[in-house]
Amino acid sequence: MRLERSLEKLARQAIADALGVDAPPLLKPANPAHGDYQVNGALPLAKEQQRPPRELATKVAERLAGEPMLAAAEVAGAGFVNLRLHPTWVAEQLLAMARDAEHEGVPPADQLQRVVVDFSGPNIAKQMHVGHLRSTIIGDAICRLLRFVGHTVIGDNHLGDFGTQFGLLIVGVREFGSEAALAADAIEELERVYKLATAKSKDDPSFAEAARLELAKLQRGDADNRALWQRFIAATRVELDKIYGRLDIHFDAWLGESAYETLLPGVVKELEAKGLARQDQGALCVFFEDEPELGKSPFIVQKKDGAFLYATTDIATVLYRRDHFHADRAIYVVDQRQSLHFKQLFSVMKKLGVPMELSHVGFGSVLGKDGKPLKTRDGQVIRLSALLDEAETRAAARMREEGLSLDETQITELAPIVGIGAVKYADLMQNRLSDYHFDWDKMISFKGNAGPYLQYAYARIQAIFRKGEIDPKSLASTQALTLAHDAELALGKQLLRFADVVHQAAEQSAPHLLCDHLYALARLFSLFYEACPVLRAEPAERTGRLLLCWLAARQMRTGLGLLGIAVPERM
RNA sequence: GCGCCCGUAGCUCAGUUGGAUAGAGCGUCUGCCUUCUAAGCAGAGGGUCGCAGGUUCGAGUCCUGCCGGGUGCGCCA
Repeated sequence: MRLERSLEKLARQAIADALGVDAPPLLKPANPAHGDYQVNGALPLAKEQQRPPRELATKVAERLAGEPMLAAAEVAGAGFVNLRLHPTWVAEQLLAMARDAEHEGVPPADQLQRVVVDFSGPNIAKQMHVGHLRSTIIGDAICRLLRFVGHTVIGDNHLGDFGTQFGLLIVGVREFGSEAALAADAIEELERVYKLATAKSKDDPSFAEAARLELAKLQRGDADNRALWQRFIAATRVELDKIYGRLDIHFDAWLGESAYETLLPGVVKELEAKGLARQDQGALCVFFEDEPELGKSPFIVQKKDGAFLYATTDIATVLYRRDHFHADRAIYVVDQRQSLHFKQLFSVMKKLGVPMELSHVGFGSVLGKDGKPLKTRDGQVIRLSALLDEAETRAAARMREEGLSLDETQITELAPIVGIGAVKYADLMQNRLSDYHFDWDKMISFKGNAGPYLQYAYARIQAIFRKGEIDPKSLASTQALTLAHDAELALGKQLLRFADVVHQAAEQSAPHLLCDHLYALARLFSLFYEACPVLRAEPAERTGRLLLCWLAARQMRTGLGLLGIAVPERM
């Protein structure tokens, strides 16, 4: 049940009945000091109806009084109508939520779509590094959110597997490569070779030319080059699978740039045929004269030497997603700095008459404590595998330090859940557009608004069930619930907001909204935990409190699950 | 030069698309474990929302202009 929708409908009807107009109720969650929600719709009507705003608000409030959902509807301030949910109604909704094992009270979206989510996108023959962190984590969360509200999601890993670097790699391997090193640690070796090859190509034009020729051969399907390239891919894939396994991230498709290679000439032909692209300084370009916000720079789809670019591939990719996946929408989880590229791409697709909804879900950079892009001490890019190792090591160290009743076996089991959960939560908790200051000390301090705090809230609840020898599943059929204590009511109301928050987060590709909700839930649970004994409560109260515990735990597990974060049974 | 983004507490960030007295976390200070996990809870302190105008019942939020920072812009992806 989407609480805000129900209230909005109610308020709209009240305005229509009381004031005779169909006007937006302007419902907002209220400052808790004032109420649960507020209806502000009377304010803008005052001028129109030439009446004092408080008079109009009073009429609306009178209409709302006595609604079973509400305990109070009161006029305040300039003409706000403050609503307070009725505890009995809240309890009824919670009982219904308890019975909904599959969706936990979250209804599906109104319009179900087929959505391709393009995220992560690492390069072949290279290690994944911090630069891939945000796209990978945010993209995965978006997939999970969209799926949960009923969309059909195709998570697609658009690998960088066909760029100009492969010419260099091919000549490089032949010139500098060691078969033994390639067998032992392929990516290590390929990165070494790539560095040497780039350096050499800079001061040896014939080497650079050779690389260009090998790339051309590869793209024509030359058997030797193709085989070598396949090896690069296979070796990289092994490493990628390890990382994604640790992150618990899975893709529905692995369609790299190479998948679209054969489509590129057709794309260029179509652009020319429709008069969208023209030659300029030897290259084939699309211009956007009528769209000043796209700047004066062209979208280059073919170089003067005839080669295609990522712009060309991206156009082909959209067409493929339309034709092959029958996608209604594509979401690109890519660094915000590429926004111009996507604006241009989307404009081209519009000009081509492709009706798909295209969204660039951008995000800010990962910065170090110094405010500059995150690097190792000696200025190297940080590998994702090393970053995840460190997260686990630090989490384990912190757990030992804390002196909890955990033995080494348990700490070893918990370290990945807690460490990687902390990394993911830290990334997801802020508005994705702002730059993200990566700070181990903060992340692993485990205080306040951090992943482990939420996991801890969950583990505490599980401890109650263990201690009381209660099977949580038996609570789903609880018949009665009274929310007599303030802390119970506050917790109950928070639980009911879940559907609103999940839908908002999914619609806006904004996982941080869900983080906020879960943090507030954990806080309210802690409050309840302090104020309301559960196992020691009187039988009448005990059942209801157990139900609240169970609902809170389940929502925490599901909510964190939507963020790709696991929960521990104890910690 | 042109475009986009940002500027909110000492630090890191929210701010539900224009609603009431701008909120969290960290850090600082003060309390709370013989009671379901203290990785917790309660309380205190901390603000010219970069600056100046404008729009209106109402502006951190919208418009204009400055100041300061970031980022992108023809043959890489």
